[in-house]
Amino acid sequence: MLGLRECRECKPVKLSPRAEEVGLFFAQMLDHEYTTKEVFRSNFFRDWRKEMNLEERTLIADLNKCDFGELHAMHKSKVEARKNMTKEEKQVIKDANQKIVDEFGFCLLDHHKERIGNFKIEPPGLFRGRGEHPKMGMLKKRIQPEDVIINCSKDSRIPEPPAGHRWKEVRHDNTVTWLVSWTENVQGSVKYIMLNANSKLKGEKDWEKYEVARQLKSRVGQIRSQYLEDLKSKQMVTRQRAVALYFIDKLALRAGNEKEEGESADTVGCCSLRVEHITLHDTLAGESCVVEFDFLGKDSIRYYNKVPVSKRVFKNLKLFMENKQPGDDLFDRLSTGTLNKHLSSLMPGLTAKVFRTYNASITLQQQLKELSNMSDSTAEKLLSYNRANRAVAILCNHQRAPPKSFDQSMANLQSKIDTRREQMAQAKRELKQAKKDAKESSDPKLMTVLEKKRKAVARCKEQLLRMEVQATDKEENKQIALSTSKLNYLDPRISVAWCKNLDVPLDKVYNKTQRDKFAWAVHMTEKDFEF
DNA sequence: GTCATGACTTAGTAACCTCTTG
DNA sequence: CAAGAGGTTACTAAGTCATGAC
Repeated sequence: MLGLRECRECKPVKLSPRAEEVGLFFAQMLDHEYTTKEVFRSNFFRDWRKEMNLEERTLIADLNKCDFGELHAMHKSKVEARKNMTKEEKQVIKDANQKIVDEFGFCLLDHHKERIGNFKIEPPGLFRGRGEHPKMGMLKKRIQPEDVIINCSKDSRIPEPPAGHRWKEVRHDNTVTWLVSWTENVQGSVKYIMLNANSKLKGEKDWEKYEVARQLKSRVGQIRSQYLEDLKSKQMVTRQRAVALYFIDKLALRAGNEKEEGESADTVGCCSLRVEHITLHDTLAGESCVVEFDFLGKDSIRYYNKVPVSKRVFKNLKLFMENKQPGDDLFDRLSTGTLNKHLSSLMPGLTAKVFRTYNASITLQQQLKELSNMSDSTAEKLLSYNRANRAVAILCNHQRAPPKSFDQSMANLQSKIDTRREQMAQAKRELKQAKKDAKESSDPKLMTVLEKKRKAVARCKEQLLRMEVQATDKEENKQIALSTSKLNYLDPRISVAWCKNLDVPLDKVYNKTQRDKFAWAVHMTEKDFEF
């Protein structure tokens, strides 16, 4: 029941099913800060009113007068009830879900049974883009069978639409990999159901991606000297292209396609950088020719970096910025299209994003070589691995929100370390005493006691080291997401070979899902693999 | 060339699950 | 055995890039 505030009282309103469903979406999100944002509220309210009947529309004219208290409470109690279910009740639900996965979660491709990545149609709800998205709060509508295109082979068992419905289309296109598609109403983009990352199809593509990046390894020297040469070109286009490439290569920036204004959050990549996104410093903190970057990239993640660049790049940037407004394009003669066309002429398959893959993987390989020692303990080796991984994540600007309980769990770990320190001091004292006792008497029992104490000290020491290493790792990782680079940029063969060479079990580096995804690499990689 | 569209990869977050610990 | 931490999975938004129409 929705409450509606009037002059004095708040009167309850029973909503029609359609209006209630959408109102409930809003009520469920009330704990989120974004439901207070004006853009979110007005988008939501506009779409909500579309779902109301005439009577409701007349009655409910102002979102600020709506009291979602009861609907919100209802939702909260549902969540609470779910949390408080018994083990058995939870198991029943889990079994039911598993049955759904078994029935709908797989398909047959070239006679292989393959897991589907996302086999469920996206449910309706309120759209929440990332960053300052102009469409936040809009209603994402329920998808009907009539919206859905099925793509399967001619001779396969075509899935039945739900009773009383029909599919939008059934097609047999083997040039694409998707099984189902539909058009989503908020952005008008096509959504797909595709295979899981552990499938043969995705694995082969992944392998190809890294092979292209490895080809770049042998050509990158030549390509670099060419774009450094191009910095001097008489052609403005060529110079802009050269500077953009310099950024893409050195800083691992994304290509930066044009975006339609007002359709999504204002974010940029290399080619779409604007004058306002960089500041030039002739000197800064003792270094000359420093470029200060400050812009929002993919997912509205901030990229902030101060980078010393070559004199020539610096001079070009000054030139590109001449007579321009802050909102003007830095590279006004350049587009991702022309940039990629140029790159593919230098090497087949070469595009801007290959540089990210290449630089990420080569950095991991170099860092691993530099940081890890055969004589280290496994914990120390893993710290080195994480540090190498982290160097890549920083290069690619992969960030995360610091975990909510970060400070608390850091403090907990620290106090555990302190306790262990005391234990070790105690153990050492006992060892000393045992040594003394053993010296003064020939009782063989004392020798076994001594041995025991010795082992206790060693155990303490090892545990302490492990915890200290863990603390360092955790602190350094506070705002950095390692998983994105691990999953998308680092040639898995580097990690597999490293594990083999340093005698580290692979499951310390890759969990089950990751081992499945990288099965191709696990099989083919020898100790001597070089990226 | 440019523009729209489609197909696919890359991305961060929230929900969920599991293991540890008091 | 409950609670909490930490790891894992699900989810879906937001990029990249090729293609084809104009």
